[in-house]
Amino acid sequence: MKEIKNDERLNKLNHSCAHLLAQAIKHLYPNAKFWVGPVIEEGFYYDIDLGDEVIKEEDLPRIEKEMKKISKDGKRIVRHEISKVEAEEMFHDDPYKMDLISRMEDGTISCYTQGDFTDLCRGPHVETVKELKHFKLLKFSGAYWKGDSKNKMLQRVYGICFDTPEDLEEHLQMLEEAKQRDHRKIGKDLELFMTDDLVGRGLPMFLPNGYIIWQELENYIKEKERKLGYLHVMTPCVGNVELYKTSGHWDHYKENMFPAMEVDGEAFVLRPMNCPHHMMIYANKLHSYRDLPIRIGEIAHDFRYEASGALKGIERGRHFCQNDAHLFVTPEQMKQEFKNVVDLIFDVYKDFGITDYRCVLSLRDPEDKEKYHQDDEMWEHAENGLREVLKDLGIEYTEEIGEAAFYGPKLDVNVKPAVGNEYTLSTCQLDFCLPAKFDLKYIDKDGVKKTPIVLHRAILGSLDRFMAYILEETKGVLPLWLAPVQVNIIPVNNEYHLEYANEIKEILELADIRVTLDNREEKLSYKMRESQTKKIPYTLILGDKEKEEGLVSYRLHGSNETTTVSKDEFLIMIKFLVMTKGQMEYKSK
RNA sequence: GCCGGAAUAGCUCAAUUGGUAGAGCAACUGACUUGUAAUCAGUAGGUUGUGGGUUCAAGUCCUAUUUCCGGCACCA
Repeated sequence: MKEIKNDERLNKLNHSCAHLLAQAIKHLYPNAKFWVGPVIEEGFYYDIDLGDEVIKEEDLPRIEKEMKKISKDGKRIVRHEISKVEAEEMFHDDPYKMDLISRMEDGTISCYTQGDFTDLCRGPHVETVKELKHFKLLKFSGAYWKGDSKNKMLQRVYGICFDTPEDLEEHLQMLEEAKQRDHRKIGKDLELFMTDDLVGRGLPMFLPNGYIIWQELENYIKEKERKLGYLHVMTPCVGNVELYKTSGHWDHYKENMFPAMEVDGEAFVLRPMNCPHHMMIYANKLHSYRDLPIRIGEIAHDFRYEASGALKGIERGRHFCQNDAHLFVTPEQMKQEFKNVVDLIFDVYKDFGITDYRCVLSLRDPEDKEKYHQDDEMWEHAENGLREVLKDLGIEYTEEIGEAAFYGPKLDVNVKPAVGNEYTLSTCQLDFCLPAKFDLKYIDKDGVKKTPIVLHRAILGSLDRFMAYILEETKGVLPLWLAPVQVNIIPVNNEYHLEYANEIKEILELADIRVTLDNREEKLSYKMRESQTKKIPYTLILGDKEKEEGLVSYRLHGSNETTTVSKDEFLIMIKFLVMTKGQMEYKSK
């Protein structure tokens, strides 16, 4: 994919194209007022106030046509520098521009004019609108002014611009391909999960194939964690509201929780997370500093009443399963434990071949008194502590204000899905707040009761979301160890080869390989096609040759070559490849 | 939740200005007995998401509602 935002030329081109869009819209909607039109990773957009009018699907071609017309006309794009007073005069009847100008310093204000259209803009732009030839308007939607849902909704039009028709075509094709990678499509095609209106919105159900993948992920991460000293627990999905009032989650998130159920004078909620449960498990007995760190892990079912517009397949549902853990540590252990978590994250990413991610140090917004636990000293301490750890680890990250949890700062590892916005896959959060709220203690060396620090962390994030990501990354062609069906056997002729096929199937089943036998009365090529479209890693063809000499012929998914080996060698090979998760190359003797 | 769009057979999609709901795949039945991505023939499959309305007549128009999709906002 071309870097649009970071490429000087493409950036200029797309930003200029945003102005072209605005000019065309001004021609078609004379009352239009404009907010901002920035360049983004995916091209550009412009936010527009059309009064009571809205952009409709059929309007995009009209706007595009007008843009082409203006482009053909070929006016120069001219920069003027003006004073703040001049700017205020020029845009006095445009509340949006006045809002922008009010926050600008005198002497830094510039405008760009092309033909009959002038826009307040920092620039830079291309020389003439003639250069804006190969563009496409991609989508449109409502967007809140200044990104705040309390504000008016403006109209947003997205587009993209390139220097050549080939680049544009390539980009459009890539967008089309991305749609094919959407985990919702793959999930349907491969029968991994489903939803049903009668069950409820945002409540996906995993089908047999999908649940195999899910279980493999669960086993995989638990095994990793066990080796690192994690202790796994199981806690209930329903909890007393008081639990969440104590933790503070009730105050911050009750709008996003399923409403409380009143029973016998007590109120319960479906739990949205597991921190309080794990806190109570810690509090179950008195701890010595010698016991720490204590690492409590759980593959935990959680429920959140997500906004209807936020639901997206298994990437974001109202029920999901967190790969959650809480690490109870002393101040001295904090850094090392944090590093261990980061190491685990990248170790896991290596196993899955995840390389395209972004680390974010999520900090509080000190101005936001509502969202964050109020304790300046605590925040200072926690945020600086995290910075230090990240510096020691030498990982690259960007700091983002206002992204912290209400109880503390965190390191988020974000990825981009095939379709849609970036999201957090893994997280490690530093918490000085909840342990105090639950009055957690350990007895230190000096005999004094002290409060531990808690690290909240999720490696696979939620198993559901992680699965969505892996499906999109692999286009549904899962690595052998995750594939719901690992080997599919096709006998050349049922009459002569079915018995041998069954023998091979039994051998593989005994070795815990997930194997199917396609004994339908269909043509070999028909069954081969299906084996390939289902993305089964190994398809075995068993006929006379194989039966007589105890061989198997296999074809790897995506390959059109067949390899013939002895059945013993195949068994050893496939077992080796499953156990090493494809991390090691198999060499035959 | 907000703005816009969509909903037709299990799946993917047709159906002219309102005028007999159709195809391919899948399923089922039969024939074919096949060495690496679709053998042939037949059968069955629908209150066109749901509820109201307009009309001689509604998949098509209006209305409400549900779900899904594209964004926005949200994401402990």
